[in-house]
Amino acid sequence: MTKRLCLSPAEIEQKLNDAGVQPTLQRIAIFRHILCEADHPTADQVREWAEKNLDKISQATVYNTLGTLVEAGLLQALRLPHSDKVIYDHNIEDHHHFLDEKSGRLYDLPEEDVEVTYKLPKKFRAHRVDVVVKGRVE
Amino acid sequence: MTKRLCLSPAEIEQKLNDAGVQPTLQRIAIFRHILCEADHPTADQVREWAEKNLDKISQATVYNTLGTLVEAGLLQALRLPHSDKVIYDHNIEDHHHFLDEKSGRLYDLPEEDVEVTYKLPKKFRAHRVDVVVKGRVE
DNA sequence: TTCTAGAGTTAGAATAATTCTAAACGTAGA
DNA sequence: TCTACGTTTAGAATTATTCTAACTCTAGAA
Repeated sequence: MTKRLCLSPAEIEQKLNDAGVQPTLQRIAIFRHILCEADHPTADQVREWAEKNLDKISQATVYNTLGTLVEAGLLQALRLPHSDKVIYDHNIEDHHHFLDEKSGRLYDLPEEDVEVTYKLPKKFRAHRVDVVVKGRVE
Repeated sequence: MTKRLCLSPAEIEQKLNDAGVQPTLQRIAIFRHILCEADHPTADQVREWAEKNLDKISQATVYNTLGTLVEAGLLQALRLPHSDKVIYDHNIEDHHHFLDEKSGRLYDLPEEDVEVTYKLPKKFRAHRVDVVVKGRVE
């Protein structure tokens, strides 16, 4: 269900360039990690991974990089009710989420599997809907 | 659209008692403020109000009180994508939200005005759905 | 009414997530 | 190569929230 987009560093570099982001080593590595390996990581989980796998990277760079990638539209930043941490999602298509309340783990739900209809007061103009289904995975 | 439940301190006290929460002056005042006056306030906004309107109240009491009220089921704590602050909602019925992305202001959407249907993977059992419609109020 | 235990409140310190700052570094283009 | 500017860095600062330990209040017992 969760799409895994495993790309080579060269392809990642391409993506960064296309998005107008200078492809530095740190950005390539972090972006690749989130695309290929991580599952809805927090900034701190990315930092942990980066400290193990890249030589010498500062916390600020991790935050800067994540912020840059989100601004460039390459990642989505999510904030969910169960945690005060921002979660980064490599799935930038419109989609929704399922939160396993037991494990705290987040799963993507494809846009087409969720249908929402709503009635808004006059003058309210919607441009996006986010759905979080909460429950358990057995 | 937003329900305003304006109750007297005595009625508030009753509600606290019913919920098994000892109705102290601070709790009555804060709960009443949120029920009657505040609109989806943050802890900090409640603290600001409390410092002006109650004599001598500590920040810790504001947080404790809000936590107690949420635990007792008298308030709902919300966390939304646009802010890192917890928002307190006196509407404890199932309902959804509309976020005005310009002002950051939150509006309640009655449960019956939003309909969600979804298809989950096997073994996923839902027990609640939260919808946030984002857009503008003209 | 007084006493007491437990709950509530307090100031201030502590924690956790994130952002800022200013200096040092790297890199693409002149 | 040189320069300018964007990137990274360490560490400090900020912000939201929680913890701690002492103090206070209050409901019920005596």
